[in-house]
Amino acid sequence: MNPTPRKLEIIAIASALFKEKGYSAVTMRDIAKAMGIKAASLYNHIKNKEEILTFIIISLAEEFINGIDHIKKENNSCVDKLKKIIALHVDISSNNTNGMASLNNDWMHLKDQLDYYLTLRVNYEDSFRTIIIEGINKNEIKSLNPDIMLFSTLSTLRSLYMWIPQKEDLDSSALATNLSEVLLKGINK
Amino acid sequence: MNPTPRKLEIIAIASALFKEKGYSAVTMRDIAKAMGIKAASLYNHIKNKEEILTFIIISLAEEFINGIDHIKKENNSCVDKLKKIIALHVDISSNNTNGMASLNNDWMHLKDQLDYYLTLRVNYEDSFRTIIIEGINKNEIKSLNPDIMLFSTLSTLRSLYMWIPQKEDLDSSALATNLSEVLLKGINK
DNA sequence: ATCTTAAACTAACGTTTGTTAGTTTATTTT
DNA sequence: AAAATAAACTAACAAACGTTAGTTTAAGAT
Repeated sequence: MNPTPRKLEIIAIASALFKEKGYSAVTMRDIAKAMGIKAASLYNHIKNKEEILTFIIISLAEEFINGIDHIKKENNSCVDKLKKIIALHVDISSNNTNGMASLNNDWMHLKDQLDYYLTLRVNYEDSFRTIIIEGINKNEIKSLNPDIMLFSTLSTLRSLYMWIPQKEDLDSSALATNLSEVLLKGINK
Repeated sequence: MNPTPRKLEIIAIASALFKEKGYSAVTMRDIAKAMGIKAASLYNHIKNKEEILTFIIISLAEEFINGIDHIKKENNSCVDKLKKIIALHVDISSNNTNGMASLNNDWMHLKDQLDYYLTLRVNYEDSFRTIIIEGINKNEIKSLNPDIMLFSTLSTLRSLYMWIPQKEDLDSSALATNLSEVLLKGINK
C-alpha cells in the first residue's frame, strides 16, 4: 500500500509531465521515456495510469484537509487563521508544484476516488468559508459577499503552483507574508 | 476565413466539452455526438481539431489585447485603469465561460499559433504590470513587489470563468464592483 | 552453486484516435 | 426540369493508445 521508492520516482516524473501537458495528453510511453525504460516496465511498479493520478491528487487533497482541520482548532483570531491558510497553501505548493497542477486541472479524470476527492474539496471550501463568515460576525472582516472573498482568495492560492517555480528568490515565509498583505489589505494605498 | 454559423455552432459545442474534460480528453466523436452528427461530417465545416482550439483561444486573447490597449490610452488614474481591467475580465469571461477554460488550460496544445499566443500573453501581462508600477510611482498603489500584486490579481481574474456560471444572481457590473473592492482594498476591516 | 526476487525487456492485443475518400440526400439556383 | 451546392452519410485508414503475457537479466539470499 505505501509506495516503493521506484514508484515514487515514476509519480514524480509523471507529475512533471502532467503539469506540462495535462494528464490526458501524457501517454504511458511518455512517462516511460522520461524514466529511461519501456512503457510495459512501468507496470512492474504501478497498477495503471489512473493510479498515478489518484495518488498525486488524493495525497495533496488530504494534506490540505489536515492542514485546515488543524487551523480551525487553534485559538486564533479569524484574520490569523486566514494567514495560516495562506501559509499552508504556500507551503504545500512550494513542495509540490507539479502535483498541484494535477490537483487543479485533472481531478475530473479520477474514477474510483472522484467522489472522495469532491467530498474533500467541499469540506475544505466549507471550512474556509466558515472562517470568513466568522470573521465578518466578529467584525474582523469586511461585510461583503463571503463567496466573492472566498473565491478571490482561493483563486490566487490555487494558482501559486504556476508562479512559485519562476520566483526562487523569494523564500516561503516571505512569500506568505507578502501574499497575506496583498490578499487581506489589498493593493490600493 | 470568417466562420459560418454552423462552424460557430461546432466551436460552441466543442468549447463546452473542452471546459468539462480538457482539449486532449475530448474526441472528434464526442463533439460530433453532441452535435447530433457523425465525426466525419465535422470536416465539412472545420479543417481539423486544432483549428477549433486555435479559434477559441486566439479570438479571446485578441479581445483581451484590444481591451487593455484601449484602457492604456485613456486618461485615467492608475486605480481607475485597474478597475477597468477588472471589468474587462468580468465582461469577456461572462460572455464566454467555456472558451475561457481553453484559454487558461489548453493553450499549450496550440501548434501553428502557439508563438503568436505567447506574444499576446506577454504583451498583456506587460501592460498590466506597467499600470501597477505607474500606480506605485504616483503613490496610488502600495509599494510592494509588483509581480506579487500582478500575480494575485490576475490569478483571481483568470479564474472567473469557473465561478461565474454558478452565480447567476449577480450581474456583471455588480460583480465587477465587488471584485474591485476586494482586489484593491482587501478583505480585512 | 542454486534459488529467489526485482526490474527490465520484446511482442503483441484490442481499442480508440484524427482524418480522408467517396457517396447520398435535400435544398437552392439557374 | 436541370444543375449546383451544402451538409450529412458509410467505410476505412494508419497511427497511437493503455495494457497483458511471457521472457531475460542481474543482483542478493540460502
